Amino acid sequence: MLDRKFILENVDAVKLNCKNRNVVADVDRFVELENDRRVKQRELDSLNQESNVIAKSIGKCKTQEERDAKKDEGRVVRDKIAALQQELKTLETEQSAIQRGIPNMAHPDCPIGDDDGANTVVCYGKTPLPKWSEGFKPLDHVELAEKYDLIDFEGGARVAGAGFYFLKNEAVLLELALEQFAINKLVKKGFTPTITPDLAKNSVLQGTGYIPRGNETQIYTIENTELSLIATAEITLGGLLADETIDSERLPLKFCGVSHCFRTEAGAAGRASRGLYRVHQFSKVEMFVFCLPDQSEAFHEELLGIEREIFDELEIPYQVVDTATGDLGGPAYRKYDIEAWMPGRNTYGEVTSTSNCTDYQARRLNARYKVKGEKGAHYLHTLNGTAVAISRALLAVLEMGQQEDGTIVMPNVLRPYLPFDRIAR
RNA sequence: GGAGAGGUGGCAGAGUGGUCGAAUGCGCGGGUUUGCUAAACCCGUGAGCUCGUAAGGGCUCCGCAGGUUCGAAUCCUGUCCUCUCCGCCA
Repeated sequence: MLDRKFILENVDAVKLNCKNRNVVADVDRFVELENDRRVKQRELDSLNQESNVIAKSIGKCKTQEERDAKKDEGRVVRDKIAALQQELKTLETEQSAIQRGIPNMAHPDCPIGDDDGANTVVCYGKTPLPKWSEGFKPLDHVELAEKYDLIDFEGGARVAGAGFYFLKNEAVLLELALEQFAINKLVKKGFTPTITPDLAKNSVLQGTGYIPRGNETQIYTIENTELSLIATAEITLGGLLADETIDSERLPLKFCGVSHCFRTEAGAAGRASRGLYRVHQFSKVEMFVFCLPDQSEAFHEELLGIEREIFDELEIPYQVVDTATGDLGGPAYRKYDIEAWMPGRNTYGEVTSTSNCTDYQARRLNARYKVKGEKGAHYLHTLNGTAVAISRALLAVLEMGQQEDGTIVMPNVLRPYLPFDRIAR
């Protein structure tokens, strides 16, 4: 969320940003409530002071009568305090609901537009689009998977419903290889590898900007608990420093996390969802960075650079997209997606996403840093990025690797992790 | 799952319901002394909000949320977490 004071001092900019991002938020009402809150808070402070003075004076009273008189006085003040507190609470509830709905400010260079149609392509990957001979019709990954018995969608549906699947045979080894490839690379780049919980407390979900309940929620919640299945390890990794204040000398902290990701995909039926493209569960290696404010833009470029390196090395053609304001999502200040070429869909499809959330996420998580010798603590900046989302990467690797003889060649970089270099029968 | 114990400042660790935002030690910052370093000594050292040009003042925070009271770190209830023992188990 944004800082209350910042909103108050930048009303017009915040409103314009909401408009650009296609978000409806009653900023005026927020300002009204904030002004009211400040007045009431000051009143409350002075009432508390009054009550403290009375309470302290009782200890020094000489006579019982004096004492009783003071007690009555104190009781009156306490009643006033209780009433005022109630008012404040009501006010703050409404206010923070509005505040949470106000999205992060956007980077000045973000393309402005209502939806993904306004996204701009920034650059392309090293690998050229596939050139198959005239007349060769590439199979999509569902057909390839069937041909080589790599994915059992029917079995997944029988066991867990539509949107679930069993990986089988080479696909299993391919998932593990992709994970190892990504993790090894990230460790070399200074990321601390983790395997995170696949569940998190709802408070952590909210801190990272995910909403566990509601109509449009993407989140599976666990009945009778305060836990949800995570949609990404961004949630667990972000939660790692919730309510912590860390020494600036320890920064930056770069983590990568392997986790399963669960998404209900409510309302996504009918959209491009064949096969592995849109599923309820997949594995992912996620990058997450906590850093100082003046470092976050550079780290954002670094995360994008790593993602590009991974997909270049996987020999998958892609384009990089700078996400338009209307398509950013709440916490992001700027977001780049890599869209890989997917021959089966004959178009690009999103395979990674990296966001600079500046202090927006950290404020809600209460994740701060302190500079030695300086007074006060400040909010960290947080960034996240997909290293490899296995389902979609697998899809791209299978479709892009297919040869005209029907076999599927594995990218060179995965060979150290695979006991085969092509899928053939 | 059952039975106990405990959660206090960066850490360790005190704390009769009022004089406690909190002793003490360590750590950290500054200073004195000293060829240098160390030691010793002295001073300072949590966060957020708020009033003030400033000096300085006020409020809140002792896991979290409530309650009792004129007054709660201290009493009560709930909750979360940690530790020990038992059971169960990959």
